[in-house]
Amino acid sequence: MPYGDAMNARVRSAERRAEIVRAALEVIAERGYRGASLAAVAERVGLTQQGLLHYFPTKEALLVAVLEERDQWDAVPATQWRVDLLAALVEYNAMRPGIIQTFSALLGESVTEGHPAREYFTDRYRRVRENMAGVLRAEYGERLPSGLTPERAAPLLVAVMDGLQYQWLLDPESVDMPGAFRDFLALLGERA
Amino acid sequence: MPYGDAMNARVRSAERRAEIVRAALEVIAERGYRGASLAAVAERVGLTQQGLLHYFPTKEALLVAVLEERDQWDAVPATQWRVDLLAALVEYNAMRPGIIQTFSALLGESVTEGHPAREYFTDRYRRVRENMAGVLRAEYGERLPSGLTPERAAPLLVAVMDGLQYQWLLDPESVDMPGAFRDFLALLGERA
DNA sequence: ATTATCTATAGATCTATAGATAATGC
DNA sequence: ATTATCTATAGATCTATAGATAATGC
Repeated sequence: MPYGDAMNARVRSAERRAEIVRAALEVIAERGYRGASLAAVAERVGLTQQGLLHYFPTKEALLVAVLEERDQWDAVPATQWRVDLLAALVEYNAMRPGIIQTFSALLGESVTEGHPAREYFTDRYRRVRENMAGVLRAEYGERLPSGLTPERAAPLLVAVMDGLQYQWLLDPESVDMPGAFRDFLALLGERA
Repeated sequence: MPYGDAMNARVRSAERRAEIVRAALEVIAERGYRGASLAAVAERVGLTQQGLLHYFPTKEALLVAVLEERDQWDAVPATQWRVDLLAALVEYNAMRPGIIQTFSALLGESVTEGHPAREYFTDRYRRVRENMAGVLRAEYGERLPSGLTPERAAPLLVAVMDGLQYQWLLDPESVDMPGAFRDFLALLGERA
């Protein structure tokens, strides 16, 4: 009994699903969603492609699970974010190129027509901009030192994070992602 | 004679190729490179898939032509760029969502392993960062008002342009791309 | 001769369905 | 009974090659 008595079928099934989602994250990082085959994901967890479909009935269902996984990492309540934690987050991200690559690839694909992650990203970015505006408001009030409102600074903050990720993924030697991000935060904090 | 006397075979062939590249740009915008089929591109120019392969012997050759096309737009010599022209460029981009979508989709895909555009984008971004550092140096000298060197501000400038494009493509109603970019330029120009 | 285009097709995938078999858990 | 997994396979693609035919240009 490889799993021990305490682990019932429900838990084991959930673990299997989690294992599949992890494999999907990897394969998507390597090939994107369109390029990721169910067979490649299945192989990574020692299943046939058809065996995988027992857990996720369609490829899109697997993508949905991947996106839900992403949402769980943001589980820190938006109100608890602070500007200095953002710098730490970017530093942390720089140690996890795989995950960053997965979602950078998905974001890129998502702008194409009818992509199954398009709505997810549209909603997510809207939410993230709002959260970032909240973070900036908590730090600076209604005006940043530069004179920008939190609502106008938020899309810039998000853009810098994403844009730096692409540059860094393509050329990690040339791009100091955390350093550049700290530069940007300093810029936001400086008075006009 | 639908082309007139003056147009010889060489020119006609070059026009056909240009037509195919334009169609490829469109299809890539809609489905990404991996999702773009030669048949879909061919159909758009009234050819069979095999007819298209007469002009571009492989799918990758067509992608190379697409990327070369991109390079031609940057034909403005780097030394002639100025910061205020960047704002105008972003404004212009906001009127051409198709092209922006093509290259945002390609950039996203390019971070995946062995993608045929990966090297292109790595090289391109390195070059663009250098050019942008030059533009900033021409404008501000060795230090921007904030105290940043041109080399450290350049990746931020590039990141903002790219990152705003994704947000804007996903949700053009919510994101004022040119306005946000001008905000960023103002930030760069402000003293610490 | 060369160029442009087509039909036919090989060979590789890919997702998803159908249905069998083995293992697990009330 | 239900869950996990497999084999078999349908049906759609997709890229690329082979080779024919028609049109164009020295």
